[in-house]
This record gives sequence, structure tokens and C-alpha cells, in this order.
Amino acid sequence: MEHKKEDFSEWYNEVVESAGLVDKRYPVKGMHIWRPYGWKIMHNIDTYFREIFTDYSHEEVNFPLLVPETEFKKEAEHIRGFEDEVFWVTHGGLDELDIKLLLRPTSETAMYPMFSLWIRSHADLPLKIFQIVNVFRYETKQTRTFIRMREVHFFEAHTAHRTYEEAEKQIKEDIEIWKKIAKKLALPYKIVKKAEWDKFPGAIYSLGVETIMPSGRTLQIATFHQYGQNFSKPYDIKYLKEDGEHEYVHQTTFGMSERLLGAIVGIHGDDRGLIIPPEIAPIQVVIVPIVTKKKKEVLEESKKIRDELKKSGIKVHLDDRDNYTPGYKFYDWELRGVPLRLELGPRDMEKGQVVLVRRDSREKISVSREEYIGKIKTVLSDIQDNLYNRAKEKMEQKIVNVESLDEINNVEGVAAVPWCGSEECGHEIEDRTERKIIGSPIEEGDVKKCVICGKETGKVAFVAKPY
RNA sequence: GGGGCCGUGGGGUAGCUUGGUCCAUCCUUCCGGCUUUGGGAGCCGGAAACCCCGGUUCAAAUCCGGGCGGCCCCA
Repeated sequence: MEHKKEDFSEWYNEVVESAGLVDKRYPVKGMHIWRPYGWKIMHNIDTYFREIFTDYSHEEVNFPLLVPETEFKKEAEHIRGFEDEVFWVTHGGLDELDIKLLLRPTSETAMYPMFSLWIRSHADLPLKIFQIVNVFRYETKQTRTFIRMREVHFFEAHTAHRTYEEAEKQIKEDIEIWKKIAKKLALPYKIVKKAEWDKFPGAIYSLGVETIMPSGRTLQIATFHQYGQNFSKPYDIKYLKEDGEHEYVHQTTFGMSERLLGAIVGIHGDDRGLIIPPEIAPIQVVIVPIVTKKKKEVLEESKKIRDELKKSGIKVHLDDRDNYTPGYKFYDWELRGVPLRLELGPRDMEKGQVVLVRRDSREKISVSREEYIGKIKTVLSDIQDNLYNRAKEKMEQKIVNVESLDEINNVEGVAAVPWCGSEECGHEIEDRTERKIIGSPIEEGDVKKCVICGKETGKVAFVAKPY
């Protein structure tokens, strides 16, 4: 295993494959195979999405992958934002298509023609739907597992509302949902408002959820967009108000992707491999029996333990492979990031105990057979909290307040600098630091002087190198 | 967008500069067998590779051209 600190990029590339998440050998750039273990983790994340969005009155749908060129071209800014990175389907068999089809880079242009048919009156609103599908973008830059792909496992929620204020409320609700997701995935984050020139193509404004990877680069792991009526007008999505007048709806979206898994890998992993937060781990406890001459007894006891744990709702796996030694298994499961290991050997059998080993701290805990289930539950929840807290602490250290341009390049992470908010000053900050403004915190702080023009401002720019 | 590096069994590599010593090295993996098991066990036997197309040459993993693919750094 590469050393994470010395060469994060190499470490990351190696661990995603060796831990059994993906197989990168598929012969198309930016597309990989999800292997069973990786797919299970992603699936667990998706399952949680389904759960929580359903709790917040969203319904799951599934739209076609192909979008006709004619629908795609209805919103001018949206086209400009995506046209250079869409995959086109130009032929059916040997015949050229009259109307070309594109692979969705995101689903606005697939969904909104249907919204126009679905929404008739105020009673149809709000409309809240989501889907979990793959989207395609023709990335020309270098691709990276989970982080920059040409085929992306994508979550998108779309809502339509009567008024701008109702759409604003939706975004507040989205942030509430996000906070729960962040806890579930143990991911620390900052929410920022995107600069005017960096918002989603077609949006009035965009909020980004940013986290910081160990390399110091920032990673956008979720977005919320306020569309206002920018899409409802070209797509003719109108509703009949109580007073009999027609009005265009106000729309929002909430997007996330497999980047979340990239963040989990990068932020929690170590030189031994992955560390999967217990809440989304396919295997929360792995039992490694130490079988010697007392083979039978230890194995039988292990099975009993497995069944007990399963009954109490813990995701457990018994590693009864007899062609590997315990040492090999320890390394193997650590690589895969199983949060808790349970060892049972002849010595433990005599004492009526089991040994627990935490993946996050490697702490060994001996616990009696009477108390072990309760203890496991406590420890799993403690690991979840510990992962979140220590990641949060590390991330906060990477955000540094600075008040001059020169200081920015000494920051390994995010430099928070006073900025008047103008596009001219913004671009100058980016050009002179060779970094990007990834956005600004929503709440303004103390009044300081813009690092470029010196104007007084409470606004801050987060300046960093994004992925 | 610019620059650099690279492509050899399933994975990681040696060989390439200076063509022949290569029916290709080592580690790992996989298969069969015996023996083992509290932090990557051992022995025996076996399987498995020069990215593609073209060129130079008596001779190409090695040199040249093109293609495809991958990686890294910078903007």
C-alpha cells in the first residue's frame, strides 16, 4: 500500500482497486466496473437516499437515458454549459437519425417537457421527484475514479413550486436533508454560494457542498440550484392559480453522485486501506475465527455468534475460509475497511469472551459473551462519531483566514479571503493565485477590505484548488 | 489548453540506452497436493505476457512512423 500522506493520488488509485470497489480495466476512458463490494456500499448510500427523500415527500421516478436534441436546445444557457461535453447518438443501425439523441448529462431537459404535461393547476404543486441513474459527460480532462468520470452514478431531485419563496423553502429543506446525509456518511463539509460565473448553467444561483481531500484539493459533493422560472418558461411549465391566471412554476434541484464515495475513501482511509463508516458498511463486523486443533468448537461457536449478531440487526460476516491464516484475513478486512473485527480463538473460548478490534483506532477490546452484543453496538456508533469528528477537525484546520494575496499560496487547503464580490476582483484573485474561487459562505462575517480593490466587505471568498 | 512519462502473464515488474545471450526476469496471483493457522505460513508440481497496424533489418519486447490506451504535472 502506498503511503497516503506522501502521494495521495497514487494511494487513492491503488486503494479503490485493491479494496475491491472497482475494476478500472474497462477499455473506455472514464468508465469502470463497480465490483460487488463497491456496489454494495454505493447501494447502501442510495438506499438511504430513498429513505430520507421519501420522508421528505419526494417520489422516485425513472426517466429515459436519451434526450432529443430539440428538447435539449430549449434553454440557451443550459446548452452553452453542456454542449461541449455531451455524447451523441447519431445513428439507428445504419440510418442517420433525423433528430439526434444525446445521453443525458443531467436530466432537466428530459424531465421538463413532461413536467409541462403533468402540471396543470396549483393543486399539482409542489411536485417533488428524484431519480438515481447514470449520466454521461464527455470529459476531456484526466478522469479519476468516482471523482471525474464520463459515466457517473448520479442522484438528482427536481422540484416545482408555485412561488419563488416556496422554492427557497425547498432549498432550506434540502440543506436540512444534506446535514443528515453528512452524518450518515461521516463527511465534513462547508456550504458555499457559487460565484455568478460558476453557477449551474441555467440557474439563478447555485449552492455547493464542498469538502477538502487530504491532498488539500476541494471536492464538490452536492449541489442545490435555484432555477426560478428560467426553465419553466422555455419548457412551458405553467399552472392555473386560484384566481384563474396562468403562472410559470419555480424550480429547484438537488444533485449528488458517486463522488460521495470518493470523499469517503479519501477522507477516512489510511495506509492500511479503507475505513467505511458503520452506517453504510456492507459488513459492520467481520468474525475471524482462530482455528487450531479445536477447529470444530471454535467454528461452531463463531457460527453461533454470527447468528446472534444477525438477529440483533448487525451486518455480520463470518470469514470461515480455511485456506488463509488469521493474519492474512486481518489485513484483508482492514483493506476493505470493515469497521469492527471480532476474533474468537481457543483462549477466548476458555475465558468466555470475544476480542473486538476497531478499524479506526486499532484498539483491542476484550468483552464477555454476556455483554458483547451491547458493546458492539456502542462501539460501532462510537466509530461512526469518531470518524466524523476527526475528519471535521482535520478539515477545519485546512481552512485558513488570510487577508492578502501572497498568503493564499501558502495555504494547503482553503484560503478564506475578503472579497468585494465583483467579477473583476474575483477573476484577478483566480489569475494571480492560480487557484479558483469555489464560492462564498452564505453568512457574511466581519467587515474587512477586499484583497484586490480594498473596498470594505463582509463577504469572503473560499480560494482553493478544486478537483 | 500546455508539458512530461509509460504500455511485457490476472496484478506489480526486469530486460529496451548499445537489436541476436529472451521459446523473456523476479514478486504476487491462480490450479493440484502435503503440511499449517492469536498479524500477510512452508515445501513440491503446474498455469499464465512482449497493446494494435505498418516500416527498417538476415534478425525487433528492444529502433522508426501511425493508432489506441493509461498515468503524472502545470494552466
